[in-house]
Amino acid sequence: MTFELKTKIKDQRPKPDKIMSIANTRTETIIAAGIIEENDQVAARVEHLRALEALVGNSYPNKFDRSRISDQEDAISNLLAFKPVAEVLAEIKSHIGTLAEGARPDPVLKDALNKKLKFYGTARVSGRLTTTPRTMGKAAFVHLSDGKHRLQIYVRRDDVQGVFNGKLTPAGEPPNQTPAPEAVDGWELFKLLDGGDFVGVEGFLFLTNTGELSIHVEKLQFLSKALLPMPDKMHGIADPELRRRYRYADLIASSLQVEHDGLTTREVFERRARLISGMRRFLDDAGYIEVETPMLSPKATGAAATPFETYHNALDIPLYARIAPELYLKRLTVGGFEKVYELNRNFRNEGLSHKHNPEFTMLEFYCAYMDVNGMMDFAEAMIRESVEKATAGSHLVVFDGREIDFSKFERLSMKDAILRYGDVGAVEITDANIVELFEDHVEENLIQPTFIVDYPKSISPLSKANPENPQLAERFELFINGMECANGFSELNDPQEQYERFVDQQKARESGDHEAMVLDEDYIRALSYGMPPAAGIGIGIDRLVMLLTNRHSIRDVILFPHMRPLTKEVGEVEEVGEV
RNA sequence: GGUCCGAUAGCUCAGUCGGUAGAGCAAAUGGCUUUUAACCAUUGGGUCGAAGGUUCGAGUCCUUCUCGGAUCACCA
Repeated sequence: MTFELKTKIKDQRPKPDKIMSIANTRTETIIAAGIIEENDQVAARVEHLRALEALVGNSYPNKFDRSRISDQEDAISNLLAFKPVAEVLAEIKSHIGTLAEGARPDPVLKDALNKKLKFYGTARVSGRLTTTPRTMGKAAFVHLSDGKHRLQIYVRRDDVQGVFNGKLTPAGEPPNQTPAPEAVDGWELFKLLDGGDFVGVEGFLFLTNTGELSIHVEKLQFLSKALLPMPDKMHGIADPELRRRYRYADLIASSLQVEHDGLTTREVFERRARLISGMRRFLDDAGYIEVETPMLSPKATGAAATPFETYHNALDIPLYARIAPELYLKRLTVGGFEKVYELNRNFRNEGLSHKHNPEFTMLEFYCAYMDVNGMMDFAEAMIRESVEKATAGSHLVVFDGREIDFSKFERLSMKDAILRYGDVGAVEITDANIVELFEDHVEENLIQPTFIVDYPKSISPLSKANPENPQLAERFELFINGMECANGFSELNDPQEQYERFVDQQKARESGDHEAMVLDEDYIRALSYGMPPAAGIGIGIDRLVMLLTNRHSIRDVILFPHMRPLTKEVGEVEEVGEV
């Protein structure tokens, strides 16, 4: 019903073939379809693209050969790190460092360094124009970006030759027989460029009067068009919503060095990548094997959460997006993988918040013959070392103006934590209220990394009991800045007891607790083959990244977080559907 | 789901007590052959998130809705 209405409304949009017939060029097509907006900025860029096609032929050539230094492609970042270039840069930088603000470097030194740069010969680099060219009559400066670093190029009318990209033959038309020019007017080409376009250049390196490394361009080739204007050069994309919706544009602003809370968006995700690779390396080096277990599973279990439900047509069964890989990983310890980990997404169909996204990344790992205490030791070392990898050597991070120290994790029983932090007055701590007291009064006070231990067994259905106090589970959770970042325990491996705990959960489920854990009979069967004593942990990667990047929302550490669609169609349809 | 805040030019924002819609950047045109958020001159650019209401008159006041943010409840 709703579906039909939705289709009807969608049908009212212009049909693609209709759009094609209105539009004259392929560029106007995407404007007519409403995919990119129609305004004076876009119109100017479309005009420039047409003029460029008339000048250089193919406006989207297939490749650009960049010069090679050592064994790497000459990305701008690599060129800047190239030893002779880096030495010249270091020299000019130390010289400029001694100059008064705004003063220019000594021309004699500059000329000497420029002679050194001549030895590099011709450089061929390519990148995106980060800004609109600063044109001064018959010469201009503009920066090229490889996404990470910027390099200035200098274009003079009398020195620049344009490259012809090959003839454009519209589909269905016979090839044009007129001979292609070998070169085109480079200055004409340059004047048609907009901020954001991609070009390849060839020329020689030099230092400008102000001491900035630049390429004096001799050949200029057009590589790709930016039809949409670039983000604001000072503010980037200021609206957090648009930064998340159009992450690609948000990332472009990173090459303009636009920072938010001290880091560019690119740096956030580079740091995230280094944390994850640090964790992988630590686990690989410790003899763990990485595995992938089902994302789609007939049982949504291993955690207390509401799953996403889907359906497999050929099998004719419902499937659930996994809420945790835990029970599969422990099946693998049964199978003989003594050290095993999985670093991947979990899905929970629950509310969104600054620390909850419907899909989130979790690292889970299990180690046979280890108990909860060994796991805390190991996890502490792993997190400390990975954090240092992510932050280039520091175990200190500043979050929200507060310093967090990853060098030492405190361990505190839940009860002691309440006695220390919880201003609970004369309330007696009992098995029934301890968790509530902890969550309400303690969690927000756990700023420095703290393992909380001695959880009630009743809320830990997959955990072994503490041998000294059977009412407690051998379980811990790691809290940092008031956020739960990890959860681990000595894994329950007795199939009989595990079955009974599942049955208890099932009863809780039937009496209304819809998030109580789902019984998994095959898991009980797996345990019946015998599982070694083992400890396991799940670490919330996104939350750790938040702490390392001073981001207050999980959506700022996920490249493409889920957002409501921009179109209003859905809302309109729902209203109609209810009538 | 509850509460609070926000949406104005392509971007960043101002808009006083309800009285003709503003600036900077970006764009277009012209000038300038080592600039640094380049500069100078000229020009164009608006469904004030959407719908309704109050009013002689609404960007501004009221109601509803959409989207987003913050926060509370549940979950990691």
